Amino acid sequence: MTAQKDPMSYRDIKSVVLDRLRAGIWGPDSLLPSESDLATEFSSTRTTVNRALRELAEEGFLERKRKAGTRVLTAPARRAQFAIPLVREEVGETGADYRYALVSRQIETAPAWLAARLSLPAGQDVVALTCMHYADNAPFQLEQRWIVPTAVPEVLDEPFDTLGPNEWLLKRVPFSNLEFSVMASKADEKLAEFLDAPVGDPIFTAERITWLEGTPITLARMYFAPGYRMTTRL
Amino acid sequence: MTAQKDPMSYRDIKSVVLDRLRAGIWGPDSLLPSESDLATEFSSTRTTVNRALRELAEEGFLERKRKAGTRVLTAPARRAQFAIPLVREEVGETGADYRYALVSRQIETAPAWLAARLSLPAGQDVVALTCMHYADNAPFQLEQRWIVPTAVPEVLDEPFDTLGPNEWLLKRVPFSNLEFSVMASKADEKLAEFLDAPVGDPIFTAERITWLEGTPITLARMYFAPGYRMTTRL
DNA sequence: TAGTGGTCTAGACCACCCG
DNA sequence: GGGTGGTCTAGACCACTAT
Repeated sequence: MTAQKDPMSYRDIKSVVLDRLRAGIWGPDSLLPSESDLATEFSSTRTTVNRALRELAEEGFLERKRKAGTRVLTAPARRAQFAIPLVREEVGETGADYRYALVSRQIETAPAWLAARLSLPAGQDVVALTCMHYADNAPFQLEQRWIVPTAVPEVLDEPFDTLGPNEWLLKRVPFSNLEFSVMASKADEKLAEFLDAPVGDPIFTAERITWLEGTPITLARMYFAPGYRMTTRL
Repeated sequence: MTAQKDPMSYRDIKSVVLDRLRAGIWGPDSLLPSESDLATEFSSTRTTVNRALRELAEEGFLERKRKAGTRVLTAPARRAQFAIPLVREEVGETGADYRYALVSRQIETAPAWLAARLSLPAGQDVVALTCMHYADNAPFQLEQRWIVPTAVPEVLDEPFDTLGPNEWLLKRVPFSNLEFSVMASKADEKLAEFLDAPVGDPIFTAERITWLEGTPITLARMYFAPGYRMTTRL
């Protein structure tokens, strides 16, 4: 019935397998045929079947173990994937005009919480920035950022008056490791003023810590204007 | 200098390429050698190089086009990947005891915003649930959920008094499409009471809409207790 | 139109790990 | 011990698209 004569691509195989999962032909926790068997059924090769199953496993549907075989996950371990775009691009995609503004820039001793968070030595100086990002001149995001000058010495000479720190840093340390978190925080007076929101309003917040080869570079907190949400479809 | 004699695995190649990106040997916006050339340099085959570069592109470092070649992205389009776990597992991983409780269950006409959101016909009945998830008996998450009975008729007979709707649904429609959003919302009196938070506190909120083959199944809003954050490392 | 990546084949060796 | 997936090879054809 479901036999296929012509060779199938790994995409075809993925979609057939997904269909069978949805239809319950291969129910939760059951074992799929081996790659070789599937290759035969699909008039394909093991390499092709392997790619299909590997991707389905990466996407959270299957679990694969040598010798044990390929098993259907009972609770598909779905993953939400969100892009971490540049603010400029994020604003640009909505068709709005992007504008950047520096609010403040100073050199200060790293506050204790920051030093602890980034494993900085006590008394370490950092460059502290506050910036605003606007979409069509409406507040879009307030950015608070601390940069460690021992990691990026040029930061001491950079005024950040026309280029945001994120884009500036990307030019110097484009391929870093990072930790990215999202949370909800509360608008204090400063946030309320800059984001044009009532004091006490919930503010969607992202925090990003960047390292290069184990050396902490920067911590950024991004506070979004009311109504912002991060969405993904899968 | 950097010549390799023994054949390298696709992992080795990935890490060498990443090193060169970090070192700026292949700077932003520059063109990498073709797959065949790299295969020669690495004493490997094009298939293996292809897998390495393909994965690096998926991870957001490179951009690949036929004929145009492989280009280094100026601003690496990093992606944050968050797991969407079952509450039970999320709580369990912290070592805490998980407990589920049904707060309310009723059948009601879909409110207008929900009907619009899920493209339901006017006057459609839905099952409306409110549930609590506890970690070591402390509030962890309040879940508000609406299920469309025309899509899952058995829902009308399910009391949901011992098993949460998410796990219940997973057994029936495990392989669905979904839209997942996160945002910040504000604790009203009900939320404050159940999550043991002050009224007006910012509440990290996730919303999940599920379809099966284009048919809307359910919408869920998950309100997390204060202090919750979603984190990922890359 | 020529060069690049996208994909498939047919075969091989190996690491892992269940029974 | 033996079967499974993980990976690599060497070669091929094709689709796309920059020039």
